[in-house]
Amino acid sequence: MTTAVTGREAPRRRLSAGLRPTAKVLPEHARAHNRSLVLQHLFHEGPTSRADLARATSLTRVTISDLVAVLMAEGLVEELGVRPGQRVGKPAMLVGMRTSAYQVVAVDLTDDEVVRGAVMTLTGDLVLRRDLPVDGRTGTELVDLLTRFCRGLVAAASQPVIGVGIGSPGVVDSAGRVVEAPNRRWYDVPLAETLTDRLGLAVHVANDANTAALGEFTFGGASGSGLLVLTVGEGVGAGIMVDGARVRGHGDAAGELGHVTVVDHGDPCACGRRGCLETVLSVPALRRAVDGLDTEAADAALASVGRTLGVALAPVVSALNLAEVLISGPADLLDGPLREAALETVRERTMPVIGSGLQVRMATLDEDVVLAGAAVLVLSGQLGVS
Amino acid sequence: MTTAVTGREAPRRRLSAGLRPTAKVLPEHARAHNRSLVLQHLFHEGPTSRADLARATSLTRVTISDLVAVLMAEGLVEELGVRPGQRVGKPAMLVGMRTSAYQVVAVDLTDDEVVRGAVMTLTGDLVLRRDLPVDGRTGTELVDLLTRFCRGLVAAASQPVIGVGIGSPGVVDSAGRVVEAPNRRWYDVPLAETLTDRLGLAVHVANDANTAALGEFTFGGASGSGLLVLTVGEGVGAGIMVDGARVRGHGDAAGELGHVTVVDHGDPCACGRRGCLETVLSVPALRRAVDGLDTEAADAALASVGRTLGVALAPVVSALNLAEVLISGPADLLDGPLREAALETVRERTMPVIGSGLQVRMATLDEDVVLAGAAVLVLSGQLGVS
DNA sequence: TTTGTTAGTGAACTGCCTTTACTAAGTCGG
DNA sequence: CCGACTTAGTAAAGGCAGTTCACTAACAAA
Repeated sequence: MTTAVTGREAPRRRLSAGLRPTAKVLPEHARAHNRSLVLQHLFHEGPTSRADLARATSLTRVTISDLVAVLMAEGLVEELGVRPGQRVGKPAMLVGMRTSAYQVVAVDLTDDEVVRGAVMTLTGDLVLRRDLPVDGRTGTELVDLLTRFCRGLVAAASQPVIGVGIGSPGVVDSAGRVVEAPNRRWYDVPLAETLTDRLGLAVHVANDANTAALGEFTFGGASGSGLLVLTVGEGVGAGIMVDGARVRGHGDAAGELGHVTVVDHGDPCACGRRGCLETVLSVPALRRAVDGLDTEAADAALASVGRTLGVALAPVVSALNLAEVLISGPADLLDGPLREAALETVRERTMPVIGSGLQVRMATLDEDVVLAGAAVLVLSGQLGVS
Repeated sequence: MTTAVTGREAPRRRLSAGLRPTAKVLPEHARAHNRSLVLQHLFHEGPTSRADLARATSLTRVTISDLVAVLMAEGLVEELGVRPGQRVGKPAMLVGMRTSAYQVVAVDLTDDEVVRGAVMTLTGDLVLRRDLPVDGRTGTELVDLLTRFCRGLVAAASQPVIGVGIGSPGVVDSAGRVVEAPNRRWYDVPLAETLTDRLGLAVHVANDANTAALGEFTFGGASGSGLLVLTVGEGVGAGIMVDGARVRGHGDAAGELGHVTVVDHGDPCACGRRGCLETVLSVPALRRAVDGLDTEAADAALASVGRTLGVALAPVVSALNLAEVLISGPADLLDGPLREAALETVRERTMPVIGSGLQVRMATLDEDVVLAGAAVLVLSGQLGVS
């Protein structure tokens, strides 16, 4: 049964077309990583003693002391007094993030007509919120408007701002360049770079649905090992996190679920095709569908949309073995028969291993998801925390 | 338009349920990373001078010289004489991987009745191939059989073996534990650990479809930024790579596309439900579907299955913004009307941004995909090369 | 032959984490 | 009440990994 192989042309290395973007790692990068580890722990677990930090990160107490000293010098961390409670040994001094010492600016560009912004603390708590009508501005004008808006928010912050996070519709690459956002007339706009220059602050830009997923992951307690956030508004978008990382996709366009055909020979869609998910699941479409119906009929109509959604989600849930699907949008339309029918349909159409563990629930952060996610963009980019 | 927010309960940190598995990084890990960087370059680009390695990795020539010295001492790398051709300056000494100095053992457990194995060089070239009938063995007996089989392959290798890679059906976690593989009667079997102990060699185990994806990515020249490999045999499986990484999923069950419902009220499936993709796309199902038909009718039947596949793929392709879908299996059934109909259907049902760049082609490595991928498991696990 | 260019190495230095050894400050048990 | 134990935190020295700087080696071109 053994075959000696001679002369057979075996799989030959062929240069893989894509990028293999591995970069060198220096000791100082290790340092940055470990520093983030400490901040990450303090962020999620709250005040902790140096010794406990050492145990949690498996670094030594010496190293932790050193890192904490640096973080304290930067004003990011402070001592909070000894840990209460009686135990043996020297009492532990708690250290915690100075969450109120710095702030972040978050901006949500999802809405066509209003730019929504906020100043937030490092824990994602809102300090102030500000909206600005777009008045039809697009392209360069909109960038200028956005610049002024951000300047205003930075000025309004009561503490030093460590960065600006922006959730934008459209395709956004990893450098924060908006590859295309038709409604804004943005094509290849280096938004992050431009604003970073103009504001003199770190600016992070990502797709709005992706940003929402990040927000739910960090603040909504969602499972990062397999999470899809479906944003339902004027349109339908999705952001996906798998194995703890945002899914970007080949052309940074991952999450474009709104324009998948779900109804054969369905209604025409703004994109020029027919029967897209958006034609049945967007808020306007749903309002139209239930308009004038009594409760029972409306519920049936919503359940029908839910089943359609379930059919489209089933292959995705199955392929990615998702743990959770979160729906973000008006609860009166989404959080009832629609959501339940979607879950049921996905369960029916997938293996028990896949479907039984799945949750389909409403996003917990509601209208602030994108703002929260935008804040996480900054926390993650500047502090390595998420 | 500014709102001061007081007392509003803002998004509050909630411990994210999942794992946040970030581990500390030490300088020596940086070293290991940079070492892999060198091997990676030599693996993909072939013999290279130290100076060019320095430029490619952006490490200094000093560091590269040091790393190369270590790798040479380990016998992984060798000097290959000066680079031919006239140029100014001191002639460069080429160094290359000693690809024939070590070998790897690869095993493919996809088939229910035959264990397929091979000894391969570090570049994935086949040295010898060996098959062994399973004779109905399952559970512990199968593990024992597999142990003997691997021992035999290791003994048959003509060079020292750096590790064993195994592609297994079923759900396999990141530690190489087979969570469940019903046909093998394996439930929670720590396959990698057991074999590592018994063989005294590094053993890496992963799901077979995932392994196939890895093989295509490394040896097939597929785009790692968005790749789905569909393996069509007795059953249907899928392996996905996004943003350069394998997708594992919440319960390590990513890629379970075979049991997504694609035909309402369809034929009963072995899994107990109806209309699963496997009921129309598996090799037996396809053979049945075209049996006795003339060419034209057979083509029509295959195209119909292709359209069904396209409908199921469209949401996945769209959600992940995939660049390529590779189909692995019998070309006479798959590489014709079926494949073309699938591509066309996905294009019809997704946005141009998503569909126009998509390729749907046959896997280039054919029946050896899983073996090649198993080799990559070892290369990647032991040398950091993929 | 001289000049300039490129490849490779040796020495000194810096950054980062570790081990080891110490001090500080409490509880516990006789 | 006091020594034994336990835990928190720091100081000093050592090892490892990368860098810069300075050098030698080996060629082409002028």
